[in-house]
Amino acid sequence: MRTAERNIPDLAVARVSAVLGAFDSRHRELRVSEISRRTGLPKSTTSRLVADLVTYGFLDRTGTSLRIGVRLFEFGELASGRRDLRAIALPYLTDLREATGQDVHLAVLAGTDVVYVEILRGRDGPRLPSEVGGRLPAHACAVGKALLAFAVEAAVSLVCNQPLRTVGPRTVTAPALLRQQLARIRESGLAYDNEESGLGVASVASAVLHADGRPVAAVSVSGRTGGLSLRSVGPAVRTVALSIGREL
Amino acid sequence: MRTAERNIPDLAVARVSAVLGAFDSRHRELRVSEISRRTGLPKSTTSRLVADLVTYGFLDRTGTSLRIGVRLFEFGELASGRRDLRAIALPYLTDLREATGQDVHLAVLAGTDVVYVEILRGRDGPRLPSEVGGRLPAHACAVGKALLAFAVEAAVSLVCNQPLRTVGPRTVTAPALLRQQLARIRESGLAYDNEESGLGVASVASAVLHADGRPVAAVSVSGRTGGLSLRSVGPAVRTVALSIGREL
DNA sequence: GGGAATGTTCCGCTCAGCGGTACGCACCAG
DNA sequence: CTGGTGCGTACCGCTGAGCGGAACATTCCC
Repeated sequence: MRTAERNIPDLAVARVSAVLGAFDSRHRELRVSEISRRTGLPKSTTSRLVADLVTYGFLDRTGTSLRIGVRLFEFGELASGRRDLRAIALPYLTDLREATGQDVHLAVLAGTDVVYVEILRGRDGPRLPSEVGGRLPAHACAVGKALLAFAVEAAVSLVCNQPLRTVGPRTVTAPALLRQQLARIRESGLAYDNEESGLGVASVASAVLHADGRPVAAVSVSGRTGGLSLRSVGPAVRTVALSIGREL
Repeated sequence: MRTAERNIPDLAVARVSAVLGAFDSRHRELRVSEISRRTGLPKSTTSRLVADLVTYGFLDRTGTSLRIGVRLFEFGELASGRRDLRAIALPYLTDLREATGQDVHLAVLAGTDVVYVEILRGRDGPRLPSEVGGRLPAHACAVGKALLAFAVEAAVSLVCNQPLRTVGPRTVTAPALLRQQLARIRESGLAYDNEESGLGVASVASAVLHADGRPVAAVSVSGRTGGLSLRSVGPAVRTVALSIGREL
């Protein structure tokens, strides 16, 4: 063992992951020392690693500031089925936004989290804090529950076998209750979120299923509680999800 | 030296870069053997490395197929000033599309290439092969020349000191001619591309400059030769580039 | 069944790269 | 000016991560 104790394993990829992982939407620009502190890696190690990452375009450096590099943006555009998914989904999502006037989301599952792939803002301008590329625990939002409902058992137990973090005033934190909700979502095809992901936010979501039954993404409509009649937009969300799934 | 001869250095980041770099828009889905072949890395090494990358979410595996993972998409969304740039530029680009009816591009410089950050398709539907996240040699397109014109000398000589690849029927391949064009672009603020990037394609571009004079991106309008009066849309492109620059 | 592809596992050797330490530089306070 | 505190980089000796050839398990096709 090279170091006394650390949370990051002695594995090249792990270190790269740690350094890149130090960046998030609240920390888009970091210096070497900050990365070192955030990751727990020694400063000299960080300095060398960062230099390598800059050489290969994973990071961009401006003076002493570091940012995620364009190269990663390029890779990101190739990610999974994103391009095809986006291309197929966009027209439907646009219709949904027009029809409801609310924020429309397209998200995929990544481990125990949900990642937003596309967001169309409602007519009244941006207000919800969600952003493209952003994460949210799957158990705490409509899209997440819609995805989990049709995911393989392994994915569900991954979520349930960890503490269900509280995100909003009414986040479901009991695994049993969550599983019960998932069963109902499987039946109805619709997942609801009433202040589970945030104060005053409500959503309806539906999973986009591949021909083989696997969920590839989920669509949702979100708005302020009260300003949105979840029950009434539900069918529209479900229709859009089915249409996208059929086109895949 | 661990291996007899290879183009990839014995450097962890280099190997990661090589494996990820094996993916491109024509090869979004690869198997271990293909990656091994494309990179020149031994199969056993590739297998282990790929497994690590999957663990950390850089790659997604479906059966034996590998794709770029969602995690890289997330990082990509944090890339450089992309989000801010996009947010500021989008309204202007939309106006430009409305006004001209042609394809509108927003691109940044990455080494000797240009990477498209945003593309708005013209009214007549998609026809040009450019895509978001895609690359094109900087010397062979309007956005590229607009960026090079205001770039530091180091960036220009990087381009000029390599063979200028022919991309379209009229690609500029003589360094001296390129430099001459760059000088004129610096004066007029407008870069033209007349079948230099592809048969029947013409564009006008203008650089978006930061307050300190550095180019951060370039805007262009592209269309079929003949279907587009470059001279007439030039001022609009320039105006939009200036407006975006002022807002940064 | 044999051949050729795929993928993973094994294991011993070795150098990539780790990180403690030292250093140079830029601030700022006293 | 001096001492303190931050930054980022360079040095260098030790060592275990991880390299890769070989062997092996599958699968597919002829």
